[in-house]
Amino acid sequence: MGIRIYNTLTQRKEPFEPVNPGRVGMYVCGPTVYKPSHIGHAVGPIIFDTVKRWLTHQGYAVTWVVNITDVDDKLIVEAKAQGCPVDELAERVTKNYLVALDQLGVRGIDHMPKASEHIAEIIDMCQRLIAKNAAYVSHGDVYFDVSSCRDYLKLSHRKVDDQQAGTRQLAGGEKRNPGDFALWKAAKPDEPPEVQFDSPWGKGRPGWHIECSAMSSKYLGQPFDIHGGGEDLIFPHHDNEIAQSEVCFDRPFAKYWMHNGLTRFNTKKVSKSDPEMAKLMQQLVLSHLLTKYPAELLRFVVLSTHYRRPIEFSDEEIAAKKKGLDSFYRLFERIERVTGSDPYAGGATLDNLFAPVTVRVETFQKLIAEHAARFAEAMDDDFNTGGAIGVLFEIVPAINRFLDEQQLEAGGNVELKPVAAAAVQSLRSMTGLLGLFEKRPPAETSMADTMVDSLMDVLIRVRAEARKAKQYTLSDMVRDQLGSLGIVLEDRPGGTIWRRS
RNA sequence: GGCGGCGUACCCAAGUGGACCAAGGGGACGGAUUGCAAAUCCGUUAUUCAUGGGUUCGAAUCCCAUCGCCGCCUCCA
Repeated sequence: MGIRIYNTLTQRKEPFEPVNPGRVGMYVCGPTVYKPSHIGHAVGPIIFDTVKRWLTHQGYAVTWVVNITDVDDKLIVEAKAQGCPVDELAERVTKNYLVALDQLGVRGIDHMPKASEHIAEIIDMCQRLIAKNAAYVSHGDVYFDVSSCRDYLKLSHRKVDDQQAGTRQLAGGEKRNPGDFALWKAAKPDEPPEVQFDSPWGKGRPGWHIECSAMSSKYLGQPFDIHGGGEDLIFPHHDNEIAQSEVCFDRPFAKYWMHNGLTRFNTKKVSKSDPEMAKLMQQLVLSHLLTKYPAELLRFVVLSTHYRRPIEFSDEEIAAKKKGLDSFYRLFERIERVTGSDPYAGGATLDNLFAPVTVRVETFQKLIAEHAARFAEAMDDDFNTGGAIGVLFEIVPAINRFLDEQQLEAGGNVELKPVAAAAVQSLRSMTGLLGLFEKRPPAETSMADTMVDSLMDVLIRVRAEARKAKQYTLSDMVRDQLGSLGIVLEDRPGGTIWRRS
């Protein structure tokens, strides 16, 4: 049926047809790097990373751009407070952000352009707009004249007149219309030299909005296919991007506008500038969360809900999601132990399933294939990762059931082991499209040394002897005491295994 | 005030006109399995989708109204 995407511009789901057949250009608004990034900044990249994975899987060659806004009022203020240069602050925050994204499995970003490195392109756009009479210079500032754009605010579906009067008169009387926004801001005397760039209008720096227009058109051309970001950016940021870009180049800007729901905490939007949220913010800083929870769990939490819905981010919710995730890890552990195949090995494809079919396993294989189809259906439907994960949760018991029924763990039907292994490979090929279970999870503690393993072997062997002699008081004591140390024993058909709880 | 969205079981959540009189996860309860556990499997947990009207042969899904919550209109992923 093909991919369908909800387009904010048209307010409905549309069949996805790229501007250029077979190729997709995708631009997502990245952070302004002035303070440590929080969980909300990771949501977009995780979602669009998954979008790219799915588009790629469906045969498109995707180019994905995420910008870094490293010149901005807030950076200047923050750098001053910290007593360091603006570029140093930006670099530090950016670096931490990239480390976090990497841990979260965001790998698909092709370009991460910085505003400070695209001043020439920005100035060029300003000049074009001035030449077209769509922008004007005022005291060293350059403003976009919103009246030059007939369908201004078409993305947010507002009317210029409906905007509350007077709220945007901060810049004083230098604007022709209160709604006009800055393309270029003249430098103020006390601003550090690293944010003072030469321009035809004197020293200054870019306004907000313009860098996204300049950089997206540079890396993706115009029009390009998908423009994404948090839904709080629809107005004014994305409306303004559209206005300046379309007036500048006389052609459509972006075809599909995708907006992700905002992360919430205690039902409130997660926001650095909200004073009430400020106290809680350190709990929601990415680097902190990543010490508290496995990155894979955070990614899983984000993808468990459809991207347009807000996510309530709480310890309770994460703990519940973790239990679900664990059932996957246990299945993988089990399949590895029983079949000897590595579930985390790459190169898995659904085709593995259609290896030698016997009547006995045909139903099972068909079942997996049907689930794979449902998974694809969900992903095609506006990247419904929540629904897709629901399908994965049905596959796990199906494989466990097969293992149980065919008594594979107890050593029966050895010839069916490859079938079970292939089913897990199939499952893994689906989770891989969500960026999940791509590699073996790191050991839960740093003490994963061989000594612990050896000691556990000794304890398990001693306990086995006790059980053989039916000395259950003793064997249960070993198990209980290990339990209080956070170690769980499982007596399996093939012997006892242990894991940390 | 304007614009946008949301309200599905105890909690999270998919489904947005019939093929589903509602997936899936967590929790709870019962069963199988086990020496007992753990893990795994099976089953139960919404005659109903905020409320009230309407459209339709048919609605959780469309329309209107009401209530509640959230986002944007200032910086924000």
